[in-house]
Amino acid sequence: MRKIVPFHQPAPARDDHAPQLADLFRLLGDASRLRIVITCLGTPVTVGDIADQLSLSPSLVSHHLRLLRAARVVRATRQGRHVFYVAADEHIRRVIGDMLEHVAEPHDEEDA
Amino acid sequence: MRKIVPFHQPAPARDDHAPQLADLFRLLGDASRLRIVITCLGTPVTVGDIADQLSLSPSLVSHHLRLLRAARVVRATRQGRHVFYVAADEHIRRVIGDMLEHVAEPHDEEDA
DNA sequence: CAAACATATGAATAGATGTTCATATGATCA
DNA sequence: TGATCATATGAACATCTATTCATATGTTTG
Repeated sequence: MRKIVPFHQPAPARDDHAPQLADLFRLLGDASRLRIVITCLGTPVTVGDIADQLSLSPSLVSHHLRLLRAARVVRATRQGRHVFYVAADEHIRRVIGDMLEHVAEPHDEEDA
Repeated sequence: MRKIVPFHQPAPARDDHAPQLADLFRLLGDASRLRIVITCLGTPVTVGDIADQLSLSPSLVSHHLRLLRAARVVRATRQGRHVFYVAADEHIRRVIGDMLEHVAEPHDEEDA
């Protein structure tokens, strides 16, 4: 059942995805976790590989991956004793790419 | 001076924007703050308007806006006793849009 | 000028979160 | 089967952060 809300409300009040979206953004809001996601943007990688590449403990990487998996940011595939992780879809890549462009954006002087 | 790093390193290690990016994502990682940003995506809005629309205290809105302004997510313009805020650039809109598409993405069953 | 309005700032605090360490589960190989 | 490797999980803790309340700054109008 969808909550009924007065028609002429601003987007965030009408159909409020804000909490959901915020949860996702928060996941990308930690440097270690973001690096893990970025590492998963290419071909599937192993927990151990991620840990090595980023100089993080396998335990920490695993903890982060659990959250990322739960939020469907990454997908896991078991193969023998290894588990490979990949970014779930292209949108994740775009989100990060767009934010990179935002960072690159030249910043004007402060406003009046 | 740019840190010298072995050439063939994965992207996140070579030229590491991760902390910068993570800081930005973290800002969008709170529902109230994200709603504020979304409210600023259209025409410039007043602190008071934002507070009313989102049922948040002006104080809280102001606190959030300070962070968003510092990170250049929004821009401020004073006009009389009002201060208008707008999203800083189109990238912000895209980041949010892409994340929305990610949420909309149909999710397969779990992997093997 | 004083009063009213709009926004900003600072301190205080309750709750969330990243990381570590120890340990468990699951899988391969001898 | 026992040993070893790869990943996962749970508890504990120090740190961070969103929110509130009180108060300050800045702006207009009477």
